Amino acid sequence: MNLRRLKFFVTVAEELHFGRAAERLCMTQPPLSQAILALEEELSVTLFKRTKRNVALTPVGEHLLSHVSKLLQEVEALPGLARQLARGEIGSLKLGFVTTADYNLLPELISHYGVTFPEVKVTLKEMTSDLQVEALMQGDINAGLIIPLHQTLHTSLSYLPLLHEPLVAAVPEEWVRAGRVEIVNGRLKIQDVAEEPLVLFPRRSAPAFHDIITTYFASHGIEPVIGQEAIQMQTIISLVSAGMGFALVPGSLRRLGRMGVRYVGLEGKPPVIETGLVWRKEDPSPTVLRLVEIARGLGEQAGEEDGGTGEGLGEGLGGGAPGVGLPEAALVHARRDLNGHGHAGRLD
Amino acid sequence: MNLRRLKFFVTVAEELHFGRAAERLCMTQPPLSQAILALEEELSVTLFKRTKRNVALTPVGEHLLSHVSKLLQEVEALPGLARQLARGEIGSLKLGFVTTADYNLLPELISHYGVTFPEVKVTLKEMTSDLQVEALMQGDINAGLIIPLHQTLHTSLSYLPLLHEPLVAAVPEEWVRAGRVEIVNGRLKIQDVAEEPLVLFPRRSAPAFHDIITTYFASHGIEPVIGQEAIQMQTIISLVSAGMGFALVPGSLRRLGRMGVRYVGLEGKPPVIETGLVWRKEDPSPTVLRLVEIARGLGEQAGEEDGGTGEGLGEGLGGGAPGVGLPEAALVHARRDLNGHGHAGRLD
DNA sequence: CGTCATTGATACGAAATACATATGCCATAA
DNA sequence: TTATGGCATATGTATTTCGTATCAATGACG
Repeated sequence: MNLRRLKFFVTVAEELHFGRAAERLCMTQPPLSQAILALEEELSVTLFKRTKRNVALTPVGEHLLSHVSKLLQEVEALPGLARQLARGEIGSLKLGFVTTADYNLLPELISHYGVTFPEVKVTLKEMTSDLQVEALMQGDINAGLIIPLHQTLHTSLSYLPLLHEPLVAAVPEEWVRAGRVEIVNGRLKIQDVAEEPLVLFPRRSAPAFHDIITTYFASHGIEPVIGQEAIQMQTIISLVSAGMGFALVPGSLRRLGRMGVRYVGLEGKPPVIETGLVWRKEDPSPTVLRLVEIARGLGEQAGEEDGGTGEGLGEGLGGGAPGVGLPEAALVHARRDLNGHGHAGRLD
Repeated sequence: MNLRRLKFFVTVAEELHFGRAAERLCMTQPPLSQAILALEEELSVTLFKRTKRNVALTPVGEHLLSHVSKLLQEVEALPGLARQLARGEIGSLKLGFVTTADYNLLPELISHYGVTFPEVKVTLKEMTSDLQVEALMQGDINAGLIIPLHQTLHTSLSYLPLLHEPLVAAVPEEWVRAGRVEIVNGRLKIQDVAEEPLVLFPRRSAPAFHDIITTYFASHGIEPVIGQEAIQMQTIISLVSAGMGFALVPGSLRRLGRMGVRYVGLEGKPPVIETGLVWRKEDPSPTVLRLVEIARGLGEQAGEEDGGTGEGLGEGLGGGAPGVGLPEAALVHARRDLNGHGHAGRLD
């Protein structure tokens, strides 16, 4: 079975004339006749009814023609398909992300990527940073949004920092009314709530995030009172709303718009979480390269506006999702000096 | 673009080892490597990531693999498809039929054909006999059920007579009650209704059927009084039911089960309509040949039982469609001496 | 009714392609 | 370091495919 022969078949069927068909195929008539005969022999059917003066398709030939021409079209579309795949215009993208990214980076990034490459099937999967690294090495995901604190990235991975966001305190509105917490100039001193119960992820659910907070408390000489644990951001905010304790969360959590929760900036140097994109340095999917480009573009765009207003993602990025701005968040400038692959290795 | 190369690609992708893949393809490793390289060159993409010790698909290669393997499967299924097409097991069948056949031959024939060849798409089209012959020559239909009276079939056509059915009179029930027509021994003398209005097809709608009836009247020296014309059997029976006149129709019309209509056999030698199958002798579609076989089978089956009971299609053919029997109808014996093509030429 | 032009099939030599043997280079394992 | 496994490269050979020349048959035209 030969593609060329099938092409011959279709051409002869279109022309119904061996001579003209041969001309269209840039060849002479004899080998064309032979090829058609060979094809008929191979399929054990007569495709054409030759009357020494006229050529017509047999009923069987007519049915086969429709199949074959469809097949041929798909085969001929294959180089174009390969080109699109190589450019990352079509294909698939499996992206992991930490739960906090769901409230700042992820919506903008996916929105921009989706309108730029609508033919790419994007699969999102929430995972902790270390699980994402593992999944990346195993090929389960193509890229990931992680919080890289204290992590040593494997040398086979590239990393691009995207967002620095200071944490704010989420305290029950009721505490504020009752004077249980003191807010000075719209800020909270962490020492004032040292004795209050802290709502937090269990460490296994978000080790990087967990460590940032415990380190922060430790640097103020505070041993936090763990009041309740929850594995989802929404749940943490719900617990705060119910007065079960306070929490330290990214400012972007304001987007949740939960009633009964007051978000207050922290006095002094608040803890900052960095979120960035990781992918395999070797053998990256073209769709990933396009994603990196877009992520880098977001960083530049936000970075340029960042200078004047001090604002970042929330207002700076085309207003993709409605919601509260992120006055404390700042997108990291894309690093143009990394030769398109970001840097890899020990972070922080 | 070469099918062999695509096959190579799929095999290497399955084995992820050029040596084993070459073995499976009954060849040595070097030409396989070359072919894969050539394919990659042709598509301008790297399909495999060779690490001198290991072979892995690139993300692009993975996506292309799914497309290519699907394509390859379809191509490899092509010989089987051709075989089925040649056997008439799949494909299409466009069948013309005269309106009268709708009440006797057509249901049985299509029912049997449909269960035997469920994969064949059957298209039915009601046409007069002469239009069917024309459509047959032009290739618009593959076969036709016609009433071949006084027609000279083109020598390129084959014909197989299938059903001889005497006409019966359809008279308004009211006429019978009122004594307007006289029925003796359940039969009607045509002379007794010579003055009554006759409901009939216009000649252009059913020339063969029309001519049989006018010839019948002429042979009895009667000039029929044309009362009303209608182009559908149902309409004719409706007009009879409304008392607008009487009609001569195939006995199978009893299936309509119309109230107010009495079907009465004709005294003496009633007119008989012959219905048969025509198809192109040259270049017949395999589906048509299967249809001819089934039609011949119906003829034989009915013919065998016909000897004792004098009955034909209605009871003789497995009771496909419920309805009144056709005591006067008789399926024609299939002619085994016609070398599988029936006869062609001038018909009576 | 005979001649000519057209068109698809056949024959054979030539070009192109594909294949196998031999070998090289590099990575991994002992 | 040595040995082995494994993909790439080089080159001669075989198979396939193509083009030129020719034939046979059919329909058109005078």
